[in-house]
Amino acid sequence: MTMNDTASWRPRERFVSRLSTVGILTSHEASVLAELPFRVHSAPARRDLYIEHQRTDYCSLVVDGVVCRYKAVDGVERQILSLHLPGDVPDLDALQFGANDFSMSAMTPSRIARISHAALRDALAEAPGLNALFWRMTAQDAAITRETVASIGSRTAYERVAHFFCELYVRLQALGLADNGSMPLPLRQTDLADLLGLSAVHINRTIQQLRRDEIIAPRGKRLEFASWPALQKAAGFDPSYLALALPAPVEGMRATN
Amino acid sequence: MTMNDTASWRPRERFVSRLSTVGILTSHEASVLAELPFRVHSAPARRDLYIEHQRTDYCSLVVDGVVCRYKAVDGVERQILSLHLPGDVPDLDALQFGANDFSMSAMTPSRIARISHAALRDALAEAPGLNALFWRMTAQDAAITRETVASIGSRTAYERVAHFFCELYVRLQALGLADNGSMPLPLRQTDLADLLGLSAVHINRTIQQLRRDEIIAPRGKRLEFASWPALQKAAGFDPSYLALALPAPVEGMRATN
DNA sequence: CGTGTTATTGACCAACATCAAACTTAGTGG
DNA sequence: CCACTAAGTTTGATGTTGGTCAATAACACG
Repeated sequence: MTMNDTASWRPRERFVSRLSTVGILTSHEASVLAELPFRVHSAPARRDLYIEHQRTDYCSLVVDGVVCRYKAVDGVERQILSLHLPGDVPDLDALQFGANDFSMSAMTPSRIARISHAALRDALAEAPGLNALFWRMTAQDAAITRETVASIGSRTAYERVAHFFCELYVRLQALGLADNGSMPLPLRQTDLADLLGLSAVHINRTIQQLRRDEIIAPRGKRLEFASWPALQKAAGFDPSYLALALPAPVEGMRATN
Repeated sequence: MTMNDTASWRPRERFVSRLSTVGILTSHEASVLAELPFRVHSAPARRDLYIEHQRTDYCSLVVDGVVCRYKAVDGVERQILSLHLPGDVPDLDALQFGANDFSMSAMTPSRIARISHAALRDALAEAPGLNALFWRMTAQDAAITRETVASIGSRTAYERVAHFFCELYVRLQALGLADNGSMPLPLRQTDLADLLGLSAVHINRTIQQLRRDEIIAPRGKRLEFASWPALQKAAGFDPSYLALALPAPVEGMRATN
């Protein structure tokens, strides 16, 4: 189950519509973005897209599928840092640094649009207001990462799994990729383990517990919510960090248009 | 032990010199920054500086001391997300959102310079290149947070403590606040526990183990490194994520000046 | 000195990891 | 459409890391 159940999106549409959720675009900015040249790459599940610290000269826009950032700790274990859904640009900051502090891999069959740094710099020169937009994007990303620290650092396995499901659901729903009361869950239990800092066995047992408690109902590669309120409660989930709910840009903020 | 052992710094100096480590400042940008109005506040150890989700209209520049970001998980536990040293602006992103997804507290007696969002927006309007600088700043911050996820998610207590000491040492040294082979450690074991997602008791035992292994030598509120190489090895520490070592800005990047 | 805070220690316990085997599912080719 | 295979999930048994509780010791500060 890839996530392109919906009509197949075009890269430009994904990018512009995602950026619109990050901040208000002037029509000039929108058109500059829409002019960006890119090359679409397809990757099967589990294909590495980038290895940490390598020099790079493009940014990666997730068009379809799910991509993760991860770090290999002491060579054996891998810790997944974040999941990226269509419209995300996990390596946006490489535009600033020319490299990333993490590796990237496709979790599901995915399509990635690569946009050269050169083109992005031209776009920033033509529409300087985009700097603030990109900044906002990495700021939102950082907020999610902070919640991950809180989750891994101080929630039990049960809460952590519940919290992850809540977050994924809200993010998928914002993209129109989740139904009311269910969502695709195209991850192996091993992936959840790497993501949440637990063992695969314990993930398995925890999911079963959540099922027994009639909170979730896994159906193959989909997850149904037997009780969304109970899930939120078990997770201690407060969606405000997702910034979807954060206040709109303040008047006068985008001063550089 | 506050950290102003060195000559007492002025806010402007701290800010401009810190931003200089983030990217190259044009003289115009430097002077715009130097014009920023601020108000210095002093806070004793453990004073809350901000509570998550509150609306705010200023950013906080740490001038002296150590400040943390934290989240209260389910009301009882607190997870410290990051530590901020002089020159940092932990709530820089509030300029974009008008609020933060975390609380902030002084870990040690600290001085904080508050700069109004209005003034910062004026500065950005006058020197639009600062947008990219600020973006870089939150990007560096995010890189540290990602390493925290990796650390808490997949390192043992022993490795985690060792890793934290490595990171703090490198950051302090970059600010000239650490000697060769030792550094101030103005945190209680309870704080380390909140920071690393462990219990205070276990922090205590882990530190003793590191001492027995002749890797560190705590001397009151200072920490000596009996063997810095052994510490790095125990931690699996690779400083590249600290971005101090990351490539300098690429030619042509700061196109919007 | 006393008094409150922080560090240390010991005894015990729970959550989660590890290992290994059995079972299920999804592909694949005949 | 069925058999075969590889990948993923589930289960049980057992081990370890780190948590909890509670008491004591060491400091720090007025």
